Amino acid sequence: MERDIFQAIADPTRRAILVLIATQAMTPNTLAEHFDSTRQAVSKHIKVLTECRLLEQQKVGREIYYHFNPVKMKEIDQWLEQFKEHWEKRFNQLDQVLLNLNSNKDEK
Amino acid sequence: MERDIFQAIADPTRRAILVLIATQAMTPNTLAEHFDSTRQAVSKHIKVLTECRLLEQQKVGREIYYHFNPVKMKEIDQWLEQFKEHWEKRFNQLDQVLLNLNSNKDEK
DNA sequence: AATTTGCGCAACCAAATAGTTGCATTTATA
DNA sequence: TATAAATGCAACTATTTGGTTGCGCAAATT
Repeated sequence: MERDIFQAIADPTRRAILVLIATQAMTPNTLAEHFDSTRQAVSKHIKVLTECRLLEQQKVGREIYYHFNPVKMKEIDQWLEQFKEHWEKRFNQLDQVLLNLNSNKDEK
Repeated sequence: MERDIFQAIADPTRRAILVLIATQAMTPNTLAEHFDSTRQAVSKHIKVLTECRLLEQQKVGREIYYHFNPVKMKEIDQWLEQFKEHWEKRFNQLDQVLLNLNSNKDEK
């Protein structure tokens, strides 16, 4: 099943998983040790993340290492692109306000 | 209730709402005209987006205009920051591969 | 060969969620 | 003032989701 990447990062546990795996590929068991929930619960999250290709499997013997796929994560960034101009504009406006405050102070 | 912004953008309808309102502030009724679902359904989505401060209200008579709050959206971008280096690294690696392919071609 | 280990899958359950309908409130209009 | 319009809120329902337990399979270990 093809999953929605936005739905995938909606869960805080899954976001934590991504942060962990981004720094180092991990097996489900190792990963589960970092959380309070059971291995199967973590495994389910891994499944969701794999189904939207944020994670990729690498089988090594009976272990499965999950790797982070940054290219997929980039899709979020690409979606954000359209809003970027908005917050940059606002930042510049704030900048202008601060500038005005300063010049007013100088005038006194 | 304070809402999780990641959970807020998980829903495709809410993402569409954000795109629309980002270009122009809108009332719930006007907004609902852009979707198949009922006004109340859209209104619920607006509520979620407002609760996590992605939208802000501006009351004008009996109408309520909802504005986009880019500063809040920036939080997503800040979270993505930590992964940015990963996809940039991969991009550079791909770049290197293409360079090598080229130099190999030249050597022949 | 028997046992242990790592893992995925299916069934089940409780909580959350998206959607609907109905109603109350406030503001504008006839 | 009576009515219509814009909106939020509450109750209810169907679906989704996060979690658990139990099972089966394949690879490693004894």
